[in-house]
Amino acid sequence: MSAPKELSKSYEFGDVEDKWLKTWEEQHCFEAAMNDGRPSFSIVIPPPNVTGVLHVGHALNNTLQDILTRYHRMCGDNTLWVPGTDHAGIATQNVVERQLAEEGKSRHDLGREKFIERVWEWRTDKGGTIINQLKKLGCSCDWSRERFTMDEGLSRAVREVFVRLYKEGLIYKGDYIVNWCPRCLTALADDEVDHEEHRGKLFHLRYPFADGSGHVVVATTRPETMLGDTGVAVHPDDERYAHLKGVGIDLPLTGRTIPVVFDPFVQKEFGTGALKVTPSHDRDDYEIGRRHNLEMCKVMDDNGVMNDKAGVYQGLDRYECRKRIVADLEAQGFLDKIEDYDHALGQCYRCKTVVEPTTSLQWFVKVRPLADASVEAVRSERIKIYPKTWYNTFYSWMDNIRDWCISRQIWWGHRIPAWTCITCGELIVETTEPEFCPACTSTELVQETDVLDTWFSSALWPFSTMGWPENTSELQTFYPTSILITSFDILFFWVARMMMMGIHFMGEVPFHDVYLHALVRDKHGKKMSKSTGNVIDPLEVMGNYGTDAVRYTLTAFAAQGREIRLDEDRIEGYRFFINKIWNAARFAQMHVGDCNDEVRKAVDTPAELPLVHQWILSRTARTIDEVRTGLDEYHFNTVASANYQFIWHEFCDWYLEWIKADLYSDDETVKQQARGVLLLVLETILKLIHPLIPFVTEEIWSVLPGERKVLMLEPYPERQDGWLNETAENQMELLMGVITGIRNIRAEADVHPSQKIDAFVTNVDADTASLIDSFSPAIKDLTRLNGMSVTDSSDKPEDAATYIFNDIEIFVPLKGLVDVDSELAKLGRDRDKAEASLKQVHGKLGNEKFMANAPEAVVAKEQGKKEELEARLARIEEAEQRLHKIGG
RNA sequence: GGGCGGGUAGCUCAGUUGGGAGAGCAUCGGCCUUACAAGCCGAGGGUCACAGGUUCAAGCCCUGUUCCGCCCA
Repeated sequence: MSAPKELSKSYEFGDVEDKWLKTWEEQHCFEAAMNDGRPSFSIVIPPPNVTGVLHVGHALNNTLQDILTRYHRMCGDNTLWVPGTDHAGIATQNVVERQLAEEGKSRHDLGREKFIERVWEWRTDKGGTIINQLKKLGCSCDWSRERFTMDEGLSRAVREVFVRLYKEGLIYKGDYIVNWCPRCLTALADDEVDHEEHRGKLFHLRYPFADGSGHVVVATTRPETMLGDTGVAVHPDDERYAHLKGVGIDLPLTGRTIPVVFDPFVQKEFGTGALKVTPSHDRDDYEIGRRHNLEMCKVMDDNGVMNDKAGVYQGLDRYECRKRIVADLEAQGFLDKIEDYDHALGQCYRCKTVVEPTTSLQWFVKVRPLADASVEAVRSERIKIYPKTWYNTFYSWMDNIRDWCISRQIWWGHRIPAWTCITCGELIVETTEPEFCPACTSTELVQETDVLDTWFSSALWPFSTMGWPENTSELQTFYPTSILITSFDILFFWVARMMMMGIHFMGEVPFHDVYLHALVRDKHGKKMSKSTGNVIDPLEVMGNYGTDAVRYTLTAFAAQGREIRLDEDRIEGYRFFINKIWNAARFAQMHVGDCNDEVRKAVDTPAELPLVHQWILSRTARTIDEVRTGLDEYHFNTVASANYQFIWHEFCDWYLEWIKADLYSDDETVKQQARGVLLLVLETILKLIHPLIPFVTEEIWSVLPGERKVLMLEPYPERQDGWLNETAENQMELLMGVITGIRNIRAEADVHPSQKIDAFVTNVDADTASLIDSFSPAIKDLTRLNGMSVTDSSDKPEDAATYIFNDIEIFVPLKGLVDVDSELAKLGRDRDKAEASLKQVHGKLGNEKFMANAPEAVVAKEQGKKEELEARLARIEEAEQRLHKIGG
């Protein structure tokens, strides 16, 4: 047998992380298994933008996915985590355009084809960044199945879906109002627009009646749109304006006369109750215009510059035009007043340019039927959302959903598979390019220039990544996926759309569970942003504290339904925890490093083991339960704290200290038992916590005795009911209480650790007495006592420091060392607490209604409490009297 | 204006059918005790936002008030 391996004095995470990443990959540990008869567990990664770099939100999101993936893989499930990236149409195009701009070129200089080539080049060069960063985070994705939304397979799925939806009448082309970004020169979906509160102005304009009888005042935040007004709307019940029926309005600056229409949409109370209507530049106005057949008058071009319909204002930028319009209105007496006004301004989510609502010929998905099916799936709990507070938001959004504008006027993306026949105008929608027009057989066909919204392809992600439209074995094994983990802010962008597409095309929901985690903020609750300078870069902190520490911190913070305030000090704290595990393992290894399998036999019969081993096994069993339950219910923070609490404060603080004597014992049996249990508990801990901190656990595992394969493929700890032992836990609790009492006395009385003293315990029943007696060696060991004994309550020395634990009294004779005043103060505090509790208990037990209504167990508990408190008070009073004797 | 979430120790947060208020960090005191000073031991600290209500019993359930955050219009 070779010499036992040793762990280095301190944990050097850098080398260890690199080593295991390499090993896992070489041994194909992450690749999905598809074994018959095993349950399946699958996740698809929320594909990060191919332009992206890892931020702390990704780190959180992917740590949680990795924890579940590793957990289920260790449980023996067929486990698949599909990784990949998203082609991020607008964002990626912007990046490459910026690159071109540095060379003094625009995409138009290159032309569409060359430009696309250029984007692919960029993708090959730089696009893998975030994937490598995810690997560094330890993500156990099946990298052999990495996907990209522009891959041929996924593109085929996109075309297939588009064509089918079109043929089912769920995709249509129409002139409709959309959110237009004048910088990106493309339409945006409703949810690609960010609304931000903005300090603006509300302009009140006077619109004269055509019959010269007066004027009406209308208010707007965008006065330049008045050039496109084609009506004024008032509420039909508004008596102030009833006389306007049939009267026109002379629209200032234009020489046009526009009608007054009566529409219940108008709020009578808001402003003057009159609303200028610009159907081409406002969504609500568009609807009003349609109801009343108002003209459409579009006064701006795609760049946000006024067009020929704007008359003398043609050629002005919209903001320049606004100034001019306001000045001219004022000069001509049409400006009533200007007010300060805070309102939400729609901005492009990519470039922050203020979005201009405008009409445009676009492609839309008719979402109502798809949305209804999704809502039904959620209502019937075929999809569950965690935390459940999101249900309401989900329903209300789905209820108000509008048709989804899917065309984008950019080049990078899936080009819409539709062709128009130049000869006869026929529109042809097919998955592959048609050779001739089916209507007139002409071969002169032109393809749509628009591409599809990126979310259109990501909506298919759960099945397109698994080979759809082929019916692959991946789909059969792993679809529907088990859970989707993502940030709540893309619940609608993405999650809802995956539901729609999954249900429609697969006939089955895309995932059973949705877990929405919070945004990561800084420690003051502010959003992290580069401009504020409060960004925590995950790669940087991984470099400073180790990847495991970062993962653990994020996990510990991941309580459901809360924002996450990340504080770098916490990362440091968990790094100390990693180090603690390392050192505990190092200590254990010194004693078990040369063990063979024989040593494990001790654990086969827990009943024969000494108390401390029974106790740690029982505690381990409870921790296994708590951790597994936490994982099954997605209470990640519980998983982290249960492990932390158990490993540090039970395993390290008590168990390891307690068994040191056994490990050095001359009694071979005692020694073997200690080694056997120690090794087993350590192994169990490593497995339990491995999904959270894969690197350090794998490293420790690799040095433990015996032939070892990688830890990440070991079976996850199962329930161990045979280890549960309530008696052992109670007895240990008592012994630990006694030990704490003695330590307290030493600390309070300032007795130096090296000073050996004697301690006594009194007022215990026979069982407790023999328990304490038989463990006096351990107690002495852990408290550095000279002597330790149970005595009769009658022979108590007067000048002794005292500690009351439950109804047990512990005292340490300290000739001349007892500080009577501080002892009395301490006892006084004890007494106050006990008396307060006792009063409460008496209140309850004296209450007839309590006795009549409370469950028996609760009453019995209160009874027990009463007896314990009374005994405790008696001990306290005795101690006080004794002290008074020496004191006075 | 509508909806949702939150207010628990100095800080960051747990607290799952209502039944003796917890953790980490920070603080204070003492220790280099041979795995770990990135550590060990001990201690202090809370009218669970406020006001009512239901209940034998409320951090938890109900109503109102207030402050903060987010989403939608």
